[in-house]
Amino acid sequence: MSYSKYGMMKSMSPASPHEPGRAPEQSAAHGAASLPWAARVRASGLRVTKQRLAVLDALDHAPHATADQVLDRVRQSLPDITVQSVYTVLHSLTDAGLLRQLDLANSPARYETRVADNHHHAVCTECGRIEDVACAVGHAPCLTPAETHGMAIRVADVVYQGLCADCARREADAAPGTPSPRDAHQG
Amino acid sequence: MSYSKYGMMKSMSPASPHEPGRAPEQSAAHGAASLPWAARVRASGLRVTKQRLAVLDALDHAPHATADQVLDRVRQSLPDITVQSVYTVLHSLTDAGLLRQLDLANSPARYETRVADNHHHAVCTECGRIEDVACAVGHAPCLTPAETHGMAIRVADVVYQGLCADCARREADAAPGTPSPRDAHQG
DNA sequence: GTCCTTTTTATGAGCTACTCAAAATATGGC
DNA sequence: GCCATATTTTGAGTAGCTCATAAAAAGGAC
Repeated sequence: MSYSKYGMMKSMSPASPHEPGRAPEQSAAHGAASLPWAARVRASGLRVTKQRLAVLDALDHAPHATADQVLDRVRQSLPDITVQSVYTVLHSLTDAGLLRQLDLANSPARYETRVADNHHHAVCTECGRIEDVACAVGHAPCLTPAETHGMAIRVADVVYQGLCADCARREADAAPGTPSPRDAHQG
Repeated sequence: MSYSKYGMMKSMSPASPHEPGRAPEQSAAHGAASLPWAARVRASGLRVTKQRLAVLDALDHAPHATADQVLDRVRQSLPDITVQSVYTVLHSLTDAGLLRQLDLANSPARYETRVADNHHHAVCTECGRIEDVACAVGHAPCLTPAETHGMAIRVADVVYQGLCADCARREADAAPGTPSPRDAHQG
């Protein structure tokens, strides 16, 4: 099957729920700096480096960014960081459960700092815009598949596809008379 | 955003439900050969070529195959077909709605001929094994996200991740005392 | 069947996203 | 500050896919 050594690492981290973004303070473990991220990195058993903090900060400000986009942003504070370092940092932080990797069709991998809640994503098929969406309506069993072929399901990753409000409006303007596609919904 | 010209084309084809595999006979449009696929290709407005039929046949026999795996199988009957031709064929058939493209994490694109039902997939995080699973229990609204940010959702692509029966057994043998991971389930 | 137009495939080159190995450097416990 | 180890950098390489153009087939008209 030739899966890479990094395996499939999407959203497997069972962290406890809390607010995203600014990290939840590890009860001031050893009076760390005013940066919450430093404490969380440390608490994950990783060393705190400026590269890691910069990547985390970049993704805090631009969720769903690709490695390339992260690189651009990080270079504003660390002009000499290399592409490879960004990849390494993204991997180590993802393995540590501080980042979540997002794999969408026809797009390089994306990353986000919101790892605690198992939220899903809605992608506009027209413009590629990505929005976070909360878990599906109802309760967890909602996503229990009917027949699992003996597999013990751990996580359900859901990607909704549709038209964002902007694109829907644009499309409606382009083809008047055609009703807005807010109808069919195969689940 | 730099999405490729082929866009995100997963499971957008709203065909009517019927049995997968051997195609559903276009009511013998013009007494076509005994190959159902030829008729379906034709009905989609595409020309019937041996390359296309070979790719469809290959995917009938090996669902979820990658372009590479399709190439291997197709070469058994068409030894001179090129990689690029396989890519072209896969794209044209996907655009026509005769194939569905599957994008899983850390894996090249995969394809399947089962396009009519909007089924989902379960992937074993250990061995990469892929199984088809029917739509989630219950009814369509089951997958309606709570808050869509104004997006008109068309399709929900779900990838379940877990351990297949074989890997679960192997893991249980390796670490006795540790209970099987058939528990947590974040939806 | 033959001719002709259009679609499809083959050829060949090129690119993006990512990986790997080894050397240089920084972190953090002492 | 020192040292062991983790991390980043350097440099090279690969898989998977795309693009442009030329050659070849499909299929409708005759």
